[in-house]
Amino acid sequence: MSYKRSSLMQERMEQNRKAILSSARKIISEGGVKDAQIQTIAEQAGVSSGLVYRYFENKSQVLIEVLSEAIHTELLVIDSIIESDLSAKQKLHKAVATFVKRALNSPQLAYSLMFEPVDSTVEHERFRVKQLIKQSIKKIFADGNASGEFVLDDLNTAALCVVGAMTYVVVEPLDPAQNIKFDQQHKNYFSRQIADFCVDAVQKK
Amino acid sequence: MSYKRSSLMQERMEQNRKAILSSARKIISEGGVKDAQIQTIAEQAGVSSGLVYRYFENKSQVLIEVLSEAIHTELLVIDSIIESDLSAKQKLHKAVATFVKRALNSPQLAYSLMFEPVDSTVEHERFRVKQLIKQSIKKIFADGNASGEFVLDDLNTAALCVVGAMTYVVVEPLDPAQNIKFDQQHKNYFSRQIADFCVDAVQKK
Amino acid sequence: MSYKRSSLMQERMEQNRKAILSSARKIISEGGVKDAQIQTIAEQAGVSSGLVYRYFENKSQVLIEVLSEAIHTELLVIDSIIESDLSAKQKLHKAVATFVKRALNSPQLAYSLMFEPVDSTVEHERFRVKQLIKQSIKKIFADGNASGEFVLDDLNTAALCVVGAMTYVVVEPLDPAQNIKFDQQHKNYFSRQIADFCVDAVQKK
Amino acid sequence: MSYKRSSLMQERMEQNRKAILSSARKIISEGGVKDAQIQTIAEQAGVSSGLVYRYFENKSQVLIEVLSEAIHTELLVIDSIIESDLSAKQKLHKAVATFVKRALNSPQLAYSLMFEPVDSTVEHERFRVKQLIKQSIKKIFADGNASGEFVLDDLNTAALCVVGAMTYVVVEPLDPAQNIKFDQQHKNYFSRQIADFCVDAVQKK
DNA sequence: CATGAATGAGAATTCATTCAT
DNA sequence: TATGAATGAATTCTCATTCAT
Repeated sequence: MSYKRSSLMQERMEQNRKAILSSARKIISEGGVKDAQIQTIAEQAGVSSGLVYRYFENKSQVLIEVLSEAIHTELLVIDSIIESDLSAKQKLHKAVATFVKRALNSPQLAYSLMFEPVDSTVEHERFRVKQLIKQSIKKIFADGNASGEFVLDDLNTAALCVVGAMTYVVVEPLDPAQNIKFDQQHKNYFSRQIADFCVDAVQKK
Repeated sequence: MSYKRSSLMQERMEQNRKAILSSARKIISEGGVKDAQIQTIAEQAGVSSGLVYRYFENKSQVLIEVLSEAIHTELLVIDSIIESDLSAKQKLHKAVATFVKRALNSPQLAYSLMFEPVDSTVEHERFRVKQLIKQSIKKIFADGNASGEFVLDDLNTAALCVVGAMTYVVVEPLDPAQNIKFDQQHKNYFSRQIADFCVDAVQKK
Repeated sequence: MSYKRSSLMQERMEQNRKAILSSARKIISEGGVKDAQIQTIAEQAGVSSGLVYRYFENKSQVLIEVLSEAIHTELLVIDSIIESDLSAKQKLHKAVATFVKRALNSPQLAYSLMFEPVDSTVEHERFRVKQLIKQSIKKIFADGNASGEFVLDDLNTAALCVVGAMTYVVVEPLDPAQNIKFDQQHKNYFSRQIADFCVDAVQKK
Repeated sequence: MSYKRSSLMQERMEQNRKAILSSARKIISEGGVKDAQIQTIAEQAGVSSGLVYRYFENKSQVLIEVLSEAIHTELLVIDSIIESDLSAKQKLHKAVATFVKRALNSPQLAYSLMFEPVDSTVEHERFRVKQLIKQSIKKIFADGNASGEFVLDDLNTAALCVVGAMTYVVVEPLDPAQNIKFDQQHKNYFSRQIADFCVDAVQKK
């Protein structure tokens, strides 16, 4: 009857919204975007499929939010590394290693984040946030150049290579035929290797 | 007396087959696997949809052939570089630069080749050929280790990084909104940068 | 507060389900399983084709339900005769006569029930229920043997013959060109004849 | 060049025709009408699919000819029994037993002959030839009535029952789940049982 | 006459989105 | 606001039949 949204209701809406996103994220983590049907998402979120359309314009908007949110999380992690006291070289190493280690725990999501094709609306937004990761890496490079640790000419391309390497290495083991399970120790070793590779590629010799 | 498959007919069939594959390749190049419907492929090839099934078991087989063929072409290029007289370092540089330069001419196809999800039959075959590219890079590394140019511990991971870098750099500019067109000169510059990155990452310091 | 499946909606759903089954039954009765396409069934039921899949797993399930339901109805009729106070001979007579009389009112359905080929899922279920009819006849035979009315050696084969006779006689007049219409009187006469035949075949002489 | 069909050519045509029919019969025997595609028939007959349309108006005509021919063969067998010196009772017994025994050797064909639905053209013709079998049985009944062996009122209905029994018993074991294999001895026993049933049903008591 | 490549009308099924309740 | 039943466009694959060679 009341036209004002009671704070109770606002809270409930907030919960629904989160439940939907969280459900979508879970489904994508497990089976990729292809498994993320509105019906399935709603079911797992404990709401009706129709309700999804009250919180999101359409399916693409749900995906956009999930993907951006997830990349943003990674971004925060990387940025906190950038803010730290380490040397540029150490920052790069840690950023790459951390990204890889984290991604290995949810490779399907990582794949969907970076590569799985979606309609162009989603694609566009995703591109935007992927750029942010690249920017963070560039930031590290700029610092390193300034401190004399690196002598990089084309920061952008170098950053692209790093992002490419650190994402692909996670995605490649996704082959259904292999279905490799890394133990924690191997994840550590593996992520260090990638980080070494990236650092070697850019440091002053 | 015999009307069996005149060479004229054989030729026409060959043409049809090629037309179908070529049509599929074109469509994938432009809009990705998601746009490659049998109907569309057939139309653009100038044949009926039913005819596609005379040449290919099912849709997956069409895709498999397009994708593998394309990757194999790249493979041949890389392998011819490996067979050459260059030093390992030079080989790596040329292989990466060539791959990138070529891929920039058909980035959407490159994307589909490397990342776009497809049904598991296709996925499986694609994985196989993607591995071959990695193997070729590993081969260069092994040579370089032998000659003392490189001192690589984990050839496989390093190769993964290189493949990741060289494929991602092509895919990333794929922002549908930007639709960047590199001119030839920029392509050259760009691909050289990537190659430098990769060589620097692995060479002995 | 809860909008969950109001009883009104429940009722409507029940109606839809029935409408679909009833539409399918009607179509099969008129043209056999071969005419029962999802599209046609849905149209005649006044719903969309997609809705059919909300109520039934797939087309086979629709057919299974129609066919089993119809056979089960016959089964109930026969079984109620078996439960009655009649002598075995009278039971057999009545069971056969009743089956034939009823089937003559929907011969195409009877045909589809008994003979029209369907995919193996349907086939399997149908076989099961056809067996039940045979079992009911066998039951009568066992009773008759016990009471000394019959002296049957191989109950199963005899039951097969009875089922064969009583189903075939209905199916045979199905000549599409003739499209014979029996009047009620003739149906009575005809079904009595079949029943006589079956009783004569098995009773002690 | 010659407008007269050389006898050589006539012979070849005859051979092709026979090959097509024979191939169709084989396929139907093995998998039923549903497996009898023009392509498959032609292939197995060693001719092109197009050629089938030179000998037959359309697919239905091929089926019609196969089915009629097969039923006619059975008819000849039954008629030779009718022509023999046996008593009516013996004739009936032998006719039924023979039919069942023969059909058990090719149950899928028997099924297709008697029941598998086909388009209405085929249906119509098939009806016609199935009637002929019934007529033959009626003929035996007429003889038996004349000789006093039987006292049948409605020959037609009785014949229907016999045809129904003797066809159904063959068809029923076709259940793919059972896939019963009768040995020769069991076939003999089984067919005798059916024949006994039919004789008992009609003989004077 | 003989071939078999080519056609294209179907038919089953899926799923984002809408809307009456 | 919340529900979930209902819609229907879209897509793959099949197979009788035709027709250029």
